[in-house]
Amino acid sequence: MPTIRDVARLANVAPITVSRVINKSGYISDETRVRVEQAIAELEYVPNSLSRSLRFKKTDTIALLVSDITNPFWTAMTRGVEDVAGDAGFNVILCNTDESPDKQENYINVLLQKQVDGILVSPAEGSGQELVRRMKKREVPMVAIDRQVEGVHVDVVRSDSEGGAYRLVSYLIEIGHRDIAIINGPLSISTGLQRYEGYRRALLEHGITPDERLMGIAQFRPESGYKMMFDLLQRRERRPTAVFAANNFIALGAIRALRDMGLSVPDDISIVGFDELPHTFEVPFVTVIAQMPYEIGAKAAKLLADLITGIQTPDNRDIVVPVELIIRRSARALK
Amino acid sequence: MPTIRDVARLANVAPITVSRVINKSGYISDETRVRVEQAIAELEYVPNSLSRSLRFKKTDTIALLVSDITNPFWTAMTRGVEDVAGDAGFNVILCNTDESPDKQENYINVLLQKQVDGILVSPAEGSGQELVRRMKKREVPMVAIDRQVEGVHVDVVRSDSEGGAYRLVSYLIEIGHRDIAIINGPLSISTGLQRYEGYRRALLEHGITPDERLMGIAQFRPESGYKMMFDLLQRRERRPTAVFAANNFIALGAIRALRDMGLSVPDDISIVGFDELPHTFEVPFVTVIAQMPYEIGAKAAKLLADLITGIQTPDNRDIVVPVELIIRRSARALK
DNA sequence: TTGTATGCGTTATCAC
DNA sequence: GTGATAACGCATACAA
Repeated sequence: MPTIRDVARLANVAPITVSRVINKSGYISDETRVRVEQAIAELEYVPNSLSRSLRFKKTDTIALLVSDITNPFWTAMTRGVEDVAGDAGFNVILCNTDESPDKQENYINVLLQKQVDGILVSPAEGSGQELVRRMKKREVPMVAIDRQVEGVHVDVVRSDSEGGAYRLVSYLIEIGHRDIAIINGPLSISTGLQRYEGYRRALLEHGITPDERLMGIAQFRPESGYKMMFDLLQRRERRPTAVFAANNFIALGAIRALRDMGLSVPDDISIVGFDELPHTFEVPFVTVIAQMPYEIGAKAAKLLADLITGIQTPDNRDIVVPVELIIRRSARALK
Repeated sequence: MPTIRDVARLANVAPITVSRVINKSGYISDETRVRVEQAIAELEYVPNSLSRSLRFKKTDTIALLVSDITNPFWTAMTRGVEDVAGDAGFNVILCNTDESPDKQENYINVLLQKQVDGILVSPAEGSGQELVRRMKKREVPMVAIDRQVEGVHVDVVRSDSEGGAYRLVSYLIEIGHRDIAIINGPLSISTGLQRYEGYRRALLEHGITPDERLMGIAQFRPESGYKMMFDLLQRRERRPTAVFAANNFIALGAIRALRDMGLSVPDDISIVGFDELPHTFEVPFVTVIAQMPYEIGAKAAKLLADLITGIQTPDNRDIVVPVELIIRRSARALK
């Protein structure tokens, strides 16, 4: 690995002169510049960004921590982040937390050691507050993504979970359903809580009493969706006529469960979901609240970049990206 | 951001003493250690890995460059890499090249500047040779993943594309097909070329003459699969009875095209694919060669780690991870 | 227009 | 046991 000194030696100049050529700073005679450029080319010299970063106390790198990179919601969001961050001159380090606060903690430590300039994070279950406090104390710019953090001051970019859930469940009620179940992720994750709240509000406003027997809580995973749906339909009493799946993976698992039980959607049961399902070759048929993950990622990255460069100052922003109700065939009107 | 000196000041010792406490190197009196540890805790001191890396000339970081993170094949592989690399003490920087040599080039430059200890890469279309030469010249350990690189000496971990394609096409022939099309990615990517070769060998060994009209070449993307399938069936003459899709995304697009054209699989046409399809809630029904992406990632990461630590030396290894033929319902016997 | 001295945060080497 | 010094690669401030 040649260093700036090797280049300098070869070009018969001082290292600083090479630096000036590279960064186009200060005056350089054409003749010297050419000599230096040749030396750079000959040695295939690449500047060491570690030393640069050490000197400038910035790495031009941000981190993105998400809970599950196999979920298309997050991959789309990641694209949004990458595109915008890249344009703003930042590299992105992508980290998978698997919804585990421990894994998240490990990554955060590594990232702090690596001196990342800022952090975009969808806090793992229950870990948000402590995380925000820690980053604040260290003055590391941070933007929460997709998930709000209760009781602390932090910028967040997200979808309207409460409103989306409310619309979805209201729609079910309008087409005649009254026994509506929710199968959800943890309430310790803001999206889980808010989707529950929207569900509840829709019921109450239409004079329906929420029933605990119609509520499942597990993880935002296909296996969880499968199990919750299965359990719901095993019971005799209070079987739902419609089910609200609180994210795409839960909906996926739930639909598989219905298929395995030989039930047809929407003839035997209606189902709606929050977030677009990954569709492969079936015609999209699930009524959903569609989110805009790419835009969420893009906006969050832009905000973080602005916080880092000082264009904006940290605040308690709550940037809500629109959602859209897409009515398809998975929920049918009850006579 | 407190530094080791802040800690030293607070604990009334020299910076080097703090370093010794952190790294458990050299002798430290219990009393001093406790004082230092308290100071570290109080300041929430986190060592700066940039300066460490600068000194040690290593970053304990590797990069993984893949062509499309939205493809489940790559996400699974990524998991394998992360798990093994993590256990070996390396962080992973994940980069998306979108099959673009330019994007790849940019990433490589950034990564070299960041002084990554090694690179795992699935070279973007046509870029392999130059990439290998460059890394070799700089002595950056590298392992090619999923794709071979023609004409240069480099370690690679991959699936048996030729053999897998051969088995798949032989199977089609055995159940009575003779008009078998291939819809493929670029032949400048080794997997594209080798799957073509396997296809061709199977035909020839069974006395069937390959026919150019039955070969589509585009990208490894759903849109390409859609278009190639559409084009194949538009023609009058030499319509295939079976189609071999050279990767999961091509198969996906192809099946969508068939659906849109109102054709039924396998009644109207048979289709088989290389690599498991992402299945959401349909019952898996496509006959495929299943790969083991997690294992590919894991093996590649292990090898790279060994190259970096010097346990192994760079060679021309060709590590082939097994594939499996999974027969389902998407191909039917011809009378 | 070019060069010298210095420091970013850390640790190996050698003293004390 | 502990500390002073120097060095990793680069670029700013200041000289020449």
